[in-house]
Amino acid sequence: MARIPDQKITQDLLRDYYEARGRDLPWRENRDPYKVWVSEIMLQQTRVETVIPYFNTWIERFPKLSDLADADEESILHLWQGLGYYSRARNLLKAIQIVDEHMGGSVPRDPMKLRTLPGIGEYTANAIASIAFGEPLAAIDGNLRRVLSRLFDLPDPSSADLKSKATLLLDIERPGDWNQAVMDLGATVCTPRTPDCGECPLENQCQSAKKGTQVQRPISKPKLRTRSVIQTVVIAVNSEGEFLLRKRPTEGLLAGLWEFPGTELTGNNVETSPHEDVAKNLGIDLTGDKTELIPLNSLVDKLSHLTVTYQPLLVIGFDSISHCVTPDRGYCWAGGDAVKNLPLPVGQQKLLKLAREALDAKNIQYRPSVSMSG
DNA sequence: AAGGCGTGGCC
DNA sequence: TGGCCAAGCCT
Repeated sequence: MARIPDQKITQDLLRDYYEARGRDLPWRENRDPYKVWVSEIMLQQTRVETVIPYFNTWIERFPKLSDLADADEESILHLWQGLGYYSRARNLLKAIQIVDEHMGGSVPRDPMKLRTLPGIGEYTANAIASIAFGEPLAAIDGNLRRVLSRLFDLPDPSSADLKSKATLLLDIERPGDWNQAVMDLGATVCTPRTPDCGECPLENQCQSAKKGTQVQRPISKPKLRTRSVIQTVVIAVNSEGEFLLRKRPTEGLLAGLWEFPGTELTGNNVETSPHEDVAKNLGIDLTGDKTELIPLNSLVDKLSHLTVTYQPLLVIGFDSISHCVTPDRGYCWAGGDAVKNLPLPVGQQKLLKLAREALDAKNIQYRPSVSMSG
């Protein structure tokens, strides 16, 4: 018999569930506020299984807050490489430095103070405060929204609805465990598409389960149309076997990461030769006698809001580079190990792989090598 | 205040 | 396969 969710009953059931079936995750080994913080940032819009190896590597490299405070942006972006939403990494570094320099090096337990830090919004502030410090706050994320929406059969709960229901049910004696129990439940049982209600400790209290409306709760927002662009790319390899890369702007898409130079194919340059234009700006003459041009297969990269089709041209054998390609303009030549140490978006890593395969096929050495000849 | 911001897994 | 989805934040 389904009944309206009861505070005491749901607390007991969730506590039992978390003790019996709660996941054993690296950031749950203790309540180190710094580690809780790092984990919460990494987990934003990102699955647990994806985060685990990144978290472990991160903590190994920066065991304490003070270690991270000394880091530089390029290093942390490299550690973040492949995790996505890179502003999280840059904001985390900024925020850690603020705590280190202006807050005595200790993570604040006051959620309002936490929220002043870049990258920490209402959810993350409450998560850190409740998990690390036991502050009686509900961390309202996608999981809690979905669970509450189903428990109370609310199609589209407002922020105020969620706050009142969450506050009603929150276990104020163990708020951190309660929040994490809901997250585990939402991630493994009360899932969006195919909830496993037979395994749910709250099934008897769930109004949606009673009515059979689970999969319609909560209603999903209409999705945004993704834009498509074509990106012309020049992959230049010099006589040292190094690749020419440039650093992306410090704001916006993939900020601060490195990429092969290129330009968006638009209505204006489609009639001309975009590859040639890009190369010219790099000081590379594509028409030189020794210059070899190898068109690579185009590659489609799907981002959250953007689909990019790369049209890469591999350029080798040129013999002059103009003055404009210098480090102070955000460009660099990077061979084997150097490329490994630059933060590259996944799409650029795929381009790099394509280029190396093409060079291998032509038996061209792309790593700096020790010359054995006199 | 709606849209920008990554990536990989799932069916 | 292509669209949907995942512990949000920022502007």
